[in-house]
Amino acid sequence: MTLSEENYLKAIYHISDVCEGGISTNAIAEKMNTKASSVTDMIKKLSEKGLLNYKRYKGSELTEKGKFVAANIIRKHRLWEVFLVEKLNFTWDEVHDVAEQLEHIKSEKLINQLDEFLGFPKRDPHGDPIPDKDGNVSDNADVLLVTLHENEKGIIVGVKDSSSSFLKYLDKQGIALGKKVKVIDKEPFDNSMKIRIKKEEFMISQQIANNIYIKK
Amino acid sequence: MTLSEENYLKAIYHISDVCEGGISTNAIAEKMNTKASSVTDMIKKLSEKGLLNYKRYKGSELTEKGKFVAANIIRKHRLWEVFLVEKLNFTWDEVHDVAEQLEHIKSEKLINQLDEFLGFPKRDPHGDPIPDKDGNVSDNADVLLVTLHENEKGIIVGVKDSSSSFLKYLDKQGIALGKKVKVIDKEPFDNSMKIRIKKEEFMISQQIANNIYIKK
DNA sequence: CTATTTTTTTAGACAAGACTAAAAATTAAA
DNA sequence: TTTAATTTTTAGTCTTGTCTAAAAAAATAG
Repeated sequence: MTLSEENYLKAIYHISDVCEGGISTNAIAEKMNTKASSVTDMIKKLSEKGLLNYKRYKGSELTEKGKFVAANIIRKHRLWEVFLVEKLNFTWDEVHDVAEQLEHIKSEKLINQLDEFLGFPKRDPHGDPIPDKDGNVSDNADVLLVTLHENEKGIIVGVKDSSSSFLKYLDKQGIALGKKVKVIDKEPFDNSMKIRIKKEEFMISQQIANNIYIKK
Repeated sequence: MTLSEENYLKAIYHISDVCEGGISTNAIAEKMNTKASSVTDMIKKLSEKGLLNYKRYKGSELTEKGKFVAANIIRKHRLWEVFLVEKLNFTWDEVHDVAEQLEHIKSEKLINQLDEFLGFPKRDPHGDPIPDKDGNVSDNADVLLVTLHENEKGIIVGVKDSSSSFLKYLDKQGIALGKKVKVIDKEPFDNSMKIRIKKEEFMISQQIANNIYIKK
């Protein structure tokens, strides 16, 4: 498993989370920041290794084996993120690039010991679930904040966009994982909403609400 | 700095610890487990980057910049080894391969926070000194056990050979870092010696004594 | 149902690192 | 100091992963 192969698997896995059916070559190229022709080559390789199924012009789909490998990389990524935040005082908007490197370290023992050392965490600092050893992801069916109606309440458990700028915005507004949130008012016209967190009320745009996961 | 470049720098740095003057292309090839022709190519590249000086047929020598970079990689390697042993329950003969991967992770903050998290350790689990941020290695001028005379005492602070088989031998004999050792008897003929560790006396060959560092 | 646009694939090139085989420079030996 | 042995370098290939340009297939429009 080369670095590049792992990154492709991860990308395809993540796109599959959002899209149905075969993943288009172009979609992969965009995610990977590369050209479609490069993707074609890699797809051929991964396909030969039995990690994904693809038919010319029909898109790619991970096999069970491919999903397992991808979930394992994501498991490593997220465990390292927990480590960086909990043990090394990183902020949640700083961890991504480093975790992107650490996720490729190869050692079963390392990752399982790390898991134990961290107390078998269930979610990473962005609230995303951490797959277990077997590649299973606990799916608590969280919803986006934007889908809540007036007077509904929930707990913030994750973010969809984990770009540094977004995370910084959240910090500034006092929006953080674990906080209870209640929708006070919702503007049907632009889907902006007034929310309350810890007795403080303020407006957020649909864009923001669309990137925050809530556990009801 | 590619993975390969870093590994070459590290190898040359380590050879320089033992050998004087310019390091021969062949010596590097042997250490790197590769062919002399490959080394020639890489030397050219590192030389152009100002990381080492070399003259055709005269061998290579790291520049100050090259030494700094190499020491930093070794710093990372050894800090990760401490982490693996102290926090993740690895034994000292298991850490090398994983540390070999971790040493290439790029993040200033990561390594400095790790250093702090571990309490600024001075030596790795094999007793080798950990370079500081500036690439300086504290040289406590430790000696090899083989150089001690009858009735001399010291503390075991390191090993020269850190192969798994050697480390396992040491564990079995109860020889470990930090243990006090006294030379009871020395056989001039073959340099084997009888030593005492914790009231227990036993013989070790010159080969063994030649691979254990002692702080007097 | 043809024509155009979009998507995907092929073909051919390139850079990094490695290898083999052979040439050249250096060192050692006679 | 001329020959022999060793070390180092050059020349040419290979693989991985990338790219551009162009061809081919599929989707969409009129």
